[in-house]
Amino acid sequence: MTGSAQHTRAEAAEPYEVFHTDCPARDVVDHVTSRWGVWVLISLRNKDLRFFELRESIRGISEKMLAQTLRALVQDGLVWREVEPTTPPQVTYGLTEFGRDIGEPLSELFDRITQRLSPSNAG
Amino acid sequence: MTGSAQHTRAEAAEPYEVFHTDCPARDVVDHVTSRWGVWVLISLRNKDLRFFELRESIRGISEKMLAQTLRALVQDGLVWREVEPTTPPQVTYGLTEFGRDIGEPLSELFDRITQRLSPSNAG
DNA sequence: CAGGATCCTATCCGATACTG
DNA sequence: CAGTATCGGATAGGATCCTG
Repeated sequence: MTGSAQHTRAEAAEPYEVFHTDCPARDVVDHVTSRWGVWVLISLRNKDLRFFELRESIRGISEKMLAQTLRALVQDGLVWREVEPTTPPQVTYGLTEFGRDIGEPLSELFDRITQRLSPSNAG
Repeated sequence: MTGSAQHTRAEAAEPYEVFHTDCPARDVVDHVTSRWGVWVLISLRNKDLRFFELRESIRGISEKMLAQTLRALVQDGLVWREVEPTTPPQVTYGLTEFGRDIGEPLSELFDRITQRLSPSNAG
């Protein structure tokens, strides 16, 4: 195939279309791979956590970004949010089935990177 | 100065330390999950590509960002760069073993997201 | 063709202050 | 505790011009 094909998107012979479209997957991928999305998802893989637990867990994230990241992930259907109208209020977050599905390759990706750098790190 | 003393990072009981450390893996994860890094890596999984082919493939990316992203990935050891001193010059990029290793879970992640959205997308 | 240098805008993100 | 709203600095990223 191929050769000199300048774009002319009509071709679209690629396996994935997300590369040059505004398909909804782009947004999800974007959120999942966002600066904090990765850590939120990996954190929640271990167990459901409350807002402040997440903040402690990821430490370095601000309340603003945590809230913003969570909102995006909830909206994407990767994370669920449960509010208990107690005093003080308790809000717990956890992974949906979709979230766990996504969390696997994400953790795998993460593990492979750390494993690659751990043994021989030193640069 | 960034002396925020709120860090008490000594705890570190979590399974991963990258969450709140400046471990080198953080940088790699950051590059891999960067806005364009994902697409560059996935694009190169199919086959080695030249600069302009990558630009066409990912379309929407600017020369600047492509060059910048590639430089980071090459430096991280995920992508190799081969220059053929012809006229005009040809520069080809491909995945290193590390890159292919990382590409797997990345593609898997990507596939799961698209598969999830494709069948019932619409909403 | 490949990509560096520059300029400029959009966005990210943290700090702060406030609400329920 | 769990957020929201706003401001301002830092950075990402696009457009353009230029070089080998």
